[in-house]
Amino acid sequence: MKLKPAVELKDESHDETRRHLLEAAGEVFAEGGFREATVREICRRAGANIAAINYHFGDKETLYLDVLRYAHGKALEKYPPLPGVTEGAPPEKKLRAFIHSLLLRIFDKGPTAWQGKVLLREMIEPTKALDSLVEERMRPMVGQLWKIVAEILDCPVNDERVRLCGFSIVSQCTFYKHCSPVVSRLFPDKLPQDAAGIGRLADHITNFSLAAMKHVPPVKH
Amino acid sequence: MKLKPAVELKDESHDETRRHLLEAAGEVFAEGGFREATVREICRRAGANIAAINYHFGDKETLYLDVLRYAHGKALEKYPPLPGVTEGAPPEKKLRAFIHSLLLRIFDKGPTAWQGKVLLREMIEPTKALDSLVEERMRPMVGQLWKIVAEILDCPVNDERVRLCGFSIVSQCTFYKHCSPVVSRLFPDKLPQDAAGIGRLADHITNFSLAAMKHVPPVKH
DNA sequence: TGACTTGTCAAACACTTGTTTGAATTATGT
DNA sequence: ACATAATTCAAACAAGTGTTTGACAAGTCA
Repeated sequence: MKLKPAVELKDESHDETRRHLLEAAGEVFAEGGFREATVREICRRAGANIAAINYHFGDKETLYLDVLRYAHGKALEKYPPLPGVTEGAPPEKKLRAFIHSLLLRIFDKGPTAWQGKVLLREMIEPTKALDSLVEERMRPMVGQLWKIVAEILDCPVNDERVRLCGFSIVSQCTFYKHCSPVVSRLFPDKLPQDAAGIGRLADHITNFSLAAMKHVPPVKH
Repeated sequence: MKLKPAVELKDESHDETRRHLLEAAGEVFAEGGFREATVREICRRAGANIAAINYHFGDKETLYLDVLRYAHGKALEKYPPLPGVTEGAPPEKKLRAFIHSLLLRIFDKGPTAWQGKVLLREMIEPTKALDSLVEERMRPMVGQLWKIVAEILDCPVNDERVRLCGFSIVSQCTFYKHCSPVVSRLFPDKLPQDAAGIGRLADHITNFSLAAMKHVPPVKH
């Protein structure tokens, strides 16, 4: 008998239970968070035995960390940071593409939508998994945005205005995700429902931010 | 023996246990959410017996609802929506005051800071308590902001641009609360630390938003 | 074939949870 | 002072939790 599985599996395709557990755990963790999620519910949805989690992952906490890494990889392959924009394009076009891509990620429905919820939970209860997530996934993305903003502001990327304006741009996108319960209660039918609505929202945020950056006075220290 | 206390207490000051429970429960709920919070921990911090919650509130869920109402009242009395701004002041001044007040609420430290965390948890796990919170506390506040924005845009308050720009403004403020784990990891020393930093951030958001609203093109439907 | 590993299963274990109980204590009103 | 209500307390309860166990089946390689 063995308590921990081999660190590397010879044939990944044969290990379906593990993948089922990751997918099911992602859903359950997204719905209720780490504490509220029960191994019994996860195993039930995965069609696995109660002991499957302890066998494949050791314990519930290790499963959660693996779920975050799994979601990280899945999200990256589904949403490339800057899709289909040439290097020499004008920064305004790049900004529009960046914002639109970010909004699409936020309003993504379907089987992988739980990834966003798990990430949102990390905002109020950060675990050690957030550290690598920030470094590997978010820092490169804000780096791209910084370059675009610096180009528009016509100043070096390490200027404080770049950071402030960058946050102002990202915040307008994430708002609709982080505050959707409030937004939907304030205006039940005003959350973008389809691709067209997302496009209009991307247009507003782009226009709003471009107008701001081209007329905002320099900050004083 | 009696299971439920009188609906109205003759002398509120004599009932300290109830208040201690509300304060302690607020902290514990803020730290771990509803599920993770245990009545034993709440009672321990309140210096009360295990059975105190069931005696004073009936059950754990009723206690949570009462905690939210309690926090709601406390926050309103500590942070009036538009402090010290005369009715006839220019809309730019009102906007600056509104943003600064919102930021002060967000970055509030001290014994009442747990209120914001509980509210943030409602964003990802809305309970029935959020409904009344949105209606009683948030809708009036956004109403004030709408009027200011409409004045700046010089258009009726029910214009779609008012709603979009209003969200753009609020989002920039709430961002630093909702994404503080990410922001602090990306730039460890860039979160505003003191009143001066909050003031500078309020200046940026105000300038950014004013510049945007005065130069943003009208949206097309 | 036969020892050996890998994976699954139902059952049980040890522990924590929210809640209830009934007695003990304190406050209140006449 | 007395009787009654209000409140607190330690102990126990029933239900649910993550985890462990040991048996069992299926594959692997000598």
